[in-house]
Amino acid sequence: MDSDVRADVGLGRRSPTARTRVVVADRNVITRVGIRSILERNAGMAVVAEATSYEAALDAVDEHGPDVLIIDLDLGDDTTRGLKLCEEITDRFPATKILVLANTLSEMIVIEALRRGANGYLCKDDVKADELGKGVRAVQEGDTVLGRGVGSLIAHGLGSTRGSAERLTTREIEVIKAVGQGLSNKQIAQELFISESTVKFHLQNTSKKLNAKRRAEIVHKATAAGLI
Amino acid sequence: MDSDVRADVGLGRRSPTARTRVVVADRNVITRVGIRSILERNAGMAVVAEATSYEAALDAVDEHGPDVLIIDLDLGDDTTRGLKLCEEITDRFPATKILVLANTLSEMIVIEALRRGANGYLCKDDVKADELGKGVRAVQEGDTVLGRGVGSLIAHGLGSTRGSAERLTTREIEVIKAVGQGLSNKQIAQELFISESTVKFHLQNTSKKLNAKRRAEIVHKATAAGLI
DNA sequence: TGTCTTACTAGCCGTTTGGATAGGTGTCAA
DNA sequence: TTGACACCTATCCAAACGGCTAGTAAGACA
Repeated sequence: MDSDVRADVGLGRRSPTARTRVVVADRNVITRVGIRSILERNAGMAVVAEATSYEAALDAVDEHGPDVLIIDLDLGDDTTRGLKLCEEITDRFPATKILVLANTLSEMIVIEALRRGANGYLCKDDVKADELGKGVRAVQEGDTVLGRGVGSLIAHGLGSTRGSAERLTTREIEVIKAVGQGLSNKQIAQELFISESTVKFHLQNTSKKLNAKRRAEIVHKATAAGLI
Repeated sequence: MDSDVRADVGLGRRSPTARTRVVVADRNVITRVGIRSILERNAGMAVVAEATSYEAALDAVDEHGPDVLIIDLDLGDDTTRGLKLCEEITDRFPATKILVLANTLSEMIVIEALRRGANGYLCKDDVKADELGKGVRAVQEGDTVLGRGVGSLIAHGLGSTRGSAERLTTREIEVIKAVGQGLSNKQIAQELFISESTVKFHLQNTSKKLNAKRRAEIVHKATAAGLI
């Protein structure tokens, strides 16, 4: 295993002072190198540290006090810890702005991330090289940055009186995970020490929240959103 | 929009002759830059073209005749076209080796890719920086490269007498997609102009192939595998 | 203190599903 | 021609699911 945090290896310094200092948190080397390369070559910024876990990201921000933290919410098993991290960074290091760089585009997650202090949300597959630097610069200056599609997505979500944008409770996510593993309500009930009726109830709520008609659709949406 | 194909912009040439020439096909700029950066800086290879679509990848291979094509199967809406592309490249340009660099790790897709001519299969989230260069070199020299986890995955799959490694038919995928949209068997039957019994039949087959107990699990596995 | 809201729990009843089995067609290659 | 394969249809019955209604516990707020 690589170590979780690695310090700046000093690739091509250009402007000596007042450079935007960035920490990148992503488990994927290729992405880290790509971001570093784009920001350092084209945008004249400095990637001062990289992290591949939530803890490491927190440590890195603590140690380097960067202007911007670029984070992929998908660092561990579930997205919830990434969201938690946004909260924590905002709380403990308010000077560091957070730019989420996500793999998936899910209304629910975008809204959660913004609610918990993220200053921007870009989708990896959609960003162009120059947009990354611009996005970092913009969040650094206090703007909120939403990538192509992200803005309209949440506008749409907020427009609809209710439904899709609501967050799932931990219990609901547990139930959905179990459903995705092919367990029956009875089995889920046993696993979670609740009655079968309760399992059904949770599923009904999630289908409303996710605007899904059946459990299979719930699982599909939750999987696509990276929740399970 | 960027153009689909862009020629080598000549970043840092080092060894003048006999360098491994690579074409990268991935819709994600960050990944492309990351791969280019890793291969050119650390492995002394040349990325001679980038592509962001299947057609462009084919064109680029035709035009540049690279030693290795690095491809993300997830270039378009579904993975099937990426698999088709492996077949086509192997067929028309046998001198170009194919290294699949995937987001997801699915037994079925790994096996399909190898069956259709891919020479290696690495998982983006698992590769370390040096492994990428080594992998490219290895496939170029005729080896088959399977990333961490990939090998054991398919070994496991081949070990089990039957089941998981079988490929889904187009009809089966259509049915699964519909299930993932929350349709009932009856609705699916109407949509596909077949009887409800047939829908159930297809689902029974897919659950055997995917080794899933219920439709929700089928959808989960198929979604996670990028099939729907 | 009373009222609201939210998460969680539960039972009832009709519909949908899954599993096992047993067939039918058309196509393609050995 | 004979398989092999994808695709289609059907029936039976137990099990699972979805929709509805309703109660409890905890926290927020006026």
